[in-house]
Amino acid sequence: MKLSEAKQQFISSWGAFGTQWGINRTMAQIHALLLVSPDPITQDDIMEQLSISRGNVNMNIRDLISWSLVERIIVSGERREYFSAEKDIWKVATQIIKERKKRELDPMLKLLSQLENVDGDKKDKETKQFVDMIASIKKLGLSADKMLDVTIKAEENWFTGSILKMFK
Amino acid sequence: MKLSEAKQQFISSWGAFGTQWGINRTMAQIHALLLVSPDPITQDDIMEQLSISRGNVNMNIRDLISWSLVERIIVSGERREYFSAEKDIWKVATQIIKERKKRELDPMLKLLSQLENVDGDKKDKETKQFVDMIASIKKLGLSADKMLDVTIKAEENWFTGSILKMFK
DNA sequence: CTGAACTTTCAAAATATATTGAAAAAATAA
DNA sequence: TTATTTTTTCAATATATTTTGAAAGTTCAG
Repeated sequence: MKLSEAKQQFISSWGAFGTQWGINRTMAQIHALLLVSPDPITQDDIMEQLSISRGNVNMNIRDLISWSLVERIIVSGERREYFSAEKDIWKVATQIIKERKKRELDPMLKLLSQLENVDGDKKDKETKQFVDMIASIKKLGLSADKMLDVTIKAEENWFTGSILKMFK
Repeated sequence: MKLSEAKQQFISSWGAFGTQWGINRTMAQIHALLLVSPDPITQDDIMEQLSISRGNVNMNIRDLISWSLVERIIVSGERREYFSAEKDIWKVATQIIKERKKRELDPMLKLLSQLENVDGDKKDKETKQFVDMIASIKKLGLSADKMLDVTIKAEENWFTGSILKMFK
């Protein structure tokens, strides 16, 4: 397979993939393009390679930056901005986990804690089922939270790092 | 907080939550409703409680069944079908992990393996970056795959079960 | 069989999400 | 300063996804 063809397929599949995970297709494609670009590239490069508008590139790049997956590069003597993606894929995964945890898991746990305080008799079947279900979802959420923390810290910590190696 | 109010909020938040994860809002809401319903309920119950059409309920229930999260219950002497969700939340999580792994991670790994065979000189910077990136994403994917397998099997296996307890 | 009760399908409509592109804003050069 | 280049914004438009509801299909009691 030729490089250009493979690159194209990687970008397009990565976009389709992102969609399934609630990530904007274009954002995923821009990220894919930056991941396989050895050097920083400009908005115009992205517009051209993905055939999308300037505004679209701009908004999605901003989003990627807010996820700390992409950074702006200033080349001295150059007026235009360049962009570059974090290339260490483990760092990328860690960063995504961190962000999703913060943006989604944490608010969910907060909600569940509120819902635990429902009035009423636990003898009532409906009430009992609700209270028990909220409690077990919360428990699962807390476990996931801790497990993800361990994953994030795995590189920094010898012991958990060694444990995680068993999974490899 | 009153039960009805709490239930309503749980269902609506669960739906919003699902959306962020690429899950149809209504499907998530139906699942939430079934999770907090102690007894099996009918299509009409769901239509009424969530104010949605019959067709919508039918399609999303089918989907939930295909994920093995919900089952059809035949009540003898009753003509209508009842539905009930798996209530063991650990099993629910396991099932979702299994399915997403099968539907998403496996195809992605397959794609990456294909893309590894790109022609061209590894001395070329573009080619090298592409090949290296595909290889490291694949490696990450394989690790995630194994880690998820361990998570799925954790209940069945004393040793890994004990290890996972450390994360709780 | 027949017809009532219930389920499924799917084209059309509604809704939600993403994209464009041109105008405004910002940055820098001259 | 003013002109020029580049970035950002956002209303309008386009696209994708979800939902409806009525018709077709199925099941089963009588």
